[in-house]
Amino acid sequence: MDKLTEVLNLAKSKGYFWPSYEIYGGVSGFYTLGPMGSLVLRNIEDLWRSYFIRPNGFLEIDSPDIMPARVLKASGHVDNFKDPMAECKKCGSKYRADHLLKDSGIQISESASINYMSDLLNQNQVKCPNCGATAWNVKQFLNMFETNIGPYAENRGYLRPETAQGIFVEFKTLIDINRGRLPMGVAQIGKGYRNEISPRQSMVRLREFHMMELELFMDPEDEEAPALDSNIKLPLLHEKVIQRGEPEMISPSEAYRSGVIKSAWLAYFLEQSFRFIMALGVPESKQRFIEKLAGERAHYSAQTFDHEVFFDEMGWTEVAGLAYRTDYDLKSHSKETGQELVAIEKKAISTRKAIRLNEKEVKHNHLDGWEKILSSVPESRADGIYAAGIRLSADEYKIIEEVEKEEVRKFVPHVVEPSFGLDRLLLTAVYYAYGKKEGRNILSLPHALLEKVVAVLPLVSKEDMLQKAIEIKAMLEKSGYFVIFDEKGYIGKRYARLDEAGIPKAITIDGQTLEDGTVTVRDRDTWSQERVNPSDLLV
RNA sequence: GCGGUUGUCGUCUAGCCUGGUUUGGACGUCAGCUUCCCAAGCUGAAGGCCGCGGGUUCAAAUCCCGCCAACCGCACCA
Repeated sequence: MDKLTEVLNLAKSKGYFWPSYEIYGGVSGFYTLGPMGSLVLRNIEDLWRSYFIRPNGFLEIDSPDIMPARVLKASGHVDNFKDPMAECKKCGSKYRADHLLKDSGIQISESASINYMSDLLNQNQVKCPNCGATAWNVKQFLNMFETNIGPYAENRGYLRPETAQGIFVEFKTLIDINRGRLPMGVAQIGKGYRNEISPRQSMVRLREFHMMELELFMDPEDEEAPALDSNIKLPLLHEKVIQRGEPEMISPSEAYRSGVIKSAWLAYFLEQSFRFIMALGVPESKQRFIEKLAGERAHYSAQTFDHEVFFDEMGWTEVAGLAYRTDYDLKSHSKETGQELVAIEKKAISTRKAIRLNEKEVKHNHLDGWEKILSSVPESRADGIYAAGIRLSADEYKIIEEVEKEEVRKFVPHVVEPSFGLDRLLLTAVYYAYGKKEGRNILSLPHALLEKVVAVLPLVSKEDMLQKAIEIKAMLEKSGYFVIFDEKGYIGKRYARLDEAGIPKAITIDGQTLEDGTVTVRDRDTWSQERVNPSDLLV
């Protein structure tokens, strides 16, 4: 049995994840997360926040899964997220219509219509590879799940293929909330839906999946990205070295400086992504970034790197896509709605001196005439400042620099997007945590993914020990711990079971606990034990 | 979707080719005994109408067909 199969078996038996609808025979492309899986998933989300949201004061939102057709029409998904399928009228075989034409030596443009392709296939008597017939029916296979919004069929909706569009459509409000400041990062963690033709490889290609996306809006003329690391080396299989197949080890700052990465923010996110995946337990040597070449990029992208992790059984597997989306999305939605989706930059190009009265002082000094003074325009004379013909004392005014003329620059921000497949990350973390020690399975998940998860075990099932254990369990739960309580069977077996489930610490209540109150804490990875006071557990 | 391989308790599997009474085992699970620190020992139990549906046959886990699912290739992966 290969490692991946073992991991998938373990994931199911220990409550991490398994294929959905099994009692109905299963439906491919759907997975259910069990108690451990959903717990770890939440921790992965939090870890991600600590790398991508919190350090930069970004915003996080939660927008609907169902989108009206117009939104996805504007974003280009309705037109791009589908394939022309040619169905043989005789035997029913289905093929990509454009591929059939190309294979027959007929050139067509990217934008060829369905009817046009249908005509071409039939007029040129293109043969069905399966049965040789020449009658075709061309249809679109849309990779989005379709639904209706409300009772009218014409109110078409789609399940979102990415969370990003939910951010773009709210840009106007979001930039307002952010008081116009750029760069602005907006993140969303939620589900995406894609009606894959053939989901594969367990949790790698799903039809319904969790994703974490961040849209970073910035001024392309002045990105204001965080300082890039010049020490860390990223394995970058970029355009120039992709032929040779070996990644170049290059620091983010150097990659940006030399133009290998086209945006400073993109370089920054590659760097963060690298660290984040490492924190999930994947060593540097099992990671790489591969640049998507022009032909294989998404319709919106000017530059894309896939962040890949190596699996023995599946090879290099994409866990994140980092894309420079330029202003494509905002422009598209702007065009469709007529709304102006821009940022405004104001710059003073000239200033002048102006006199500002100190209202408080004036009132205080001129109990009678202050109203006149305040309503007049102050003027500068050779011997001082006058208002309403009265010479003002120094504390009654100040000279300031006032904007005389300012330049207002409206522009559509550019977007850099790191986008992570959460389910894949969960699989990755479990896969890399899986190992054996003395014939036992151990799931050495990073502690960050099991925050405040602990087991409490009475060493033997005696009434007083049990009572004490229940007390300690209650104390931990009060402090927000998720406690696994197991009082049955031989202690070694319980430890083994916990190791396999990935539980980092086990607290054992033994005879000595009843005497002096101390308990032992056993570590999942070292199997070493430490005797501590229960109150020390809470740090 | 195409081609190939596969589908038997939670898991791994025996049985299928060469149809024939209640599908056997191991691990795991559960219960009891035992047990003061690492899958220990003893006793017992539950759990499968053999992926689903149809057909052939006196008789189907076993042969045939369809469907579903998984795995591997191909295509697809915005």
